Amino acid sequence: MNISIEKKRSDCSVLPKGWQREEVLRKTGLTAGKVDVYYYRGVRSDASLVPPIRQTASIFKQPVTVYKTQESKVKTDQKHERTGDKQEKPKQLFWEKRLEGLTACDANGVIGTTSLPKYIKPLGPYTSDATTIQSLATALHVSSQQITGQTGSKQAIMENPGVFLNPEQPLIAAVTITKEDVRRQEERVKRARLRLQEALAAA
Amino acid sequence: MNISIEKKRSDCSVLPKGWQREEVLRKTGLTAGKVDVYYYRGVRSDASLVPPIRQTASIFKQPVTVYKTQESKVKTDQKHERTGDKQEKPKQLFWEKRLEGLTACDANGVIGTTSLPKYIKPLGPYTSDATTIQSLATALHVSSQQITGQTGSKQAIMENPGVFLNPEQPLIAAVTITKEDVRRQEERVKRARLRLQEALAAA
DNA sequence: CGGAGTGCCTTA
DNA sequence: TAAGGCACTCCG
Repeated sequence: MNISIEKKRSDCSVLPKGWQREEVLRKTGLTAGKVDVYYYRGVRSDASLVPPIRQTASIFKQPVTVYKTQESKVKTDQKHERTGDKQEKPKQLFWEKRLEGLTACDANGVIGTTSLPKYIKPLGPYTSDATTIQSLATALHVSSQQITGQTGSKQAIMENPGVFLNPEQPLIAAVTITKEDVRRQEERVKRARLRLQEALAAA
Repeated sequence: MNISIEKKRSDCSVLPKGWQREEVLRKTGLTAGKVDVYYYRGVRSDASLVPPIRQTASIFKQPVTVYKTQESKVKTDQKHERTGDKQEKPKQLFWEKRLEGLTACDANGVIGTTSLPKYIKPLGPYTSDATTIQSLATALHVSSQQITGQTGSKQAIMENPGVFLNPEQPLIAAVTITKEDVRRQEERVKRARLRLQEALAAA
């Protein structure tokens, strides 16, 4: 156990929720003994991918002026201090709203929309296929869980999505992949391989 | 050509030789227009390595109290102003004297001295092998020239080293590496390799 | 962590 | 009030 503290990282009641304060002691050089203070937004360790909401890199690792209290010390909020990994990150619902009305385009104009397969059913207070696709694509990229869609009661979700919508799952009704679905997909792959083989033979 | 002078750096007759005065005008902020004065010791650009004479880093860029003349202005010595890169740095002779009597040691005491190879002959008003080795080692580390030793007349150097000693070369007589020297060294390397090979084979 | 550059307290 | 002195910020 160290007596001298070289790094100290903690939540802090005077900061917006989810932000942490880190104090780092300079150990060498002409300025040894000085303390640099950094503020981090609490980012989960599995957040290597995040939903496509713009984030500005410069909010990390910035020097910040310290305004001290009269006791010359910023008090740490013990009530909120973390004891382990139990911190639960607030999940944002309906983030897809931020992207509504936006479309991908290139020099030739808007890039055509994609339509949903029949067995993907939108669910929730959203109507457009584009939003549903964004939701599903993000879940497939980001989630470390299996993607099942919303498995709760459809009526309950529609009446009170803030409570009953599962934020870990995309805005689609529960999807069941049957053995027949798997067989059809395998069939499709086999046909595609055959056509490729024929094309190579003809060349 | 600028009318307003933002930086001015010059030699100054009231300062010790080699020191320069710089005046920097504050350009922004509440104190814009204020002038900060810095004093620098003129350090050569090639002085990334210097002989092992202790130098204190804190002599650079320190605030210094300015004692002004009665005219409230420190006069600039125009005679000594530099016109280009022609400044010649004074070379220190006999700096090895400062290290005489010092020896390296560790917890077990003094670390054994090294003896000179036969073909390295000390030269100059110095006797100890330790001083000669310091001189040679420093030259090998610091110099960007080839190390030849003192190539001038031995008698002239001994009688008037302040004039005839070449400060760019270590305090050893001129060394000639013959083809025979090269052959012997190659022989030595070959034998060492053979012994290594045998040791590996025996293992 | 260093360094340029400003803020601001102290001194006369 | 101005200049000196030095703490401090902020950027690389």
